[in-house]
Amino acid sequence: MELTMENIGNLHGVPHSHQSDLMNSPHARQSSASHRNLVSHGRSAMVSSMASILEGAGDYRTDHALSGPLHPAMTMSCDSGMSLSSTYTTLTPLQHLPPISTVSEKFHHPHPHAHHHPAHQRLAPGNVSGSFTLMRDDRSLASMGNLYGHYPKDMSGMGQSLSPLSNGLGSLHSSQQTLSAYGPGAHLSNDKMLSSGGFESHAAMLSRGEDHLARGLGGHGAGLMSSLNGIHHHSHPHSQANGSMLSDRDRQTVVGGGQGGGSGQVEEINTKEVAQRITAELKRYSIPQAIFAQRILCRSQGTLSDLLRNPKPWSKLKSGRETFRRMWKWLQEPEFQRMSALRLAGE
DNA sequence: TACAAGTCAATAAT
DNA sequence: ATTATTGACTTGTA
Repeated sequence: MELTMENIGNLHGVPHSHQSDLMNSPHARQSSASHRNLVSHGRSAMVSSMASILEGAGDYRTDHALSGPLHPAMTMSCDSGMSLSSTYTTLTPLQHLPPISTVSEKFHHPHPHAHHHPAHQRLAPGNVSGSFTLMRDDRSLASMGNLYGHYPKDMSGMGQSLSPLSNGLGSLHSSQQTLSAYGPGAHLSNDKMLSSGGFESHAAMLSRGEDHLARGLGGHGAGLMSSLNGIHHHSHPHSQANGSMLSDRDRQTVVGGGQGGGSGQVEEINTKEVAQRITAELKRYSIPQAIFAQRILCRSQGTLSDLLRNPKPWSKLKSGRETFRRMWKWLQEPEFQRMSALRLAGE
């Protein structure tokens, strides 16, 4: 399996992600310096809150070989392109959620292997396989639980869904509602964009291929995450001017055109919606912008802040679309994955 | 060359 | 401690 995934990953991922990255990263001084650090090892420093949590959840377990390998895979977002990596196989594993009892413990996986530094880039491919493993492992789940636990704040709304255990099951059902409820989001964006509400988006994604599994599981793979998102933020009023006014052609272009193929992000993203949702999720989990920006988006805090507050309409974006795609992608992932992405990166 | 788009990093503001 | 602003800089395009 890993092989397959890897291959896939390489194929698709490389192409676009690359290009986008290239465009961005290339700043002479700044980028080079900063980038490197992050990638290579700097992470530990920045992790700060999240890291602590993570660690707290589980200390290092040197022994487990298993866990080690897994994470790394997902980790590499920045340099290597990994757009598709995440997708999904992972879902499957999710399903089996173990027994709750396990949760209490704090085992977790260690990430601490020596591996990373040198190789970050190629990690990407491995992801998939890794993810699998992860999921299966009880510990991993447990750790997640801890994570959440740390952030009680918002839990109220989603409490149940969040918890590792429950989500597997519970989420499925609930998800639907959420969706529908959320659906409204749609009104904002209107039709085609994928925004929060967008199920369609999901469908699209699924269709692409990777996520059949998910579907099988729950009916809508989306459901899982939806629970999270769905919660409440819809606060916005009205103004979604941006979203609505996109030109039509853009979307198409994006989709098909891109790169040929591969992963296909054919999506049109409602940037405003994504920005709002990201903002809400970050708050919910108390994830600082700096962490999210660096780990998930490979951008600086200031950049993220600006994007969140002043999202430009998709039609007006050029290379900046990549950043929104990453955010969107993250939103699509199941919670544990999101968390792991955060923590991994920081590892 | 001039401009626009994106981003970073430093700094200000909460 | 985090988030918001902003000036400088790189790259792609007209």
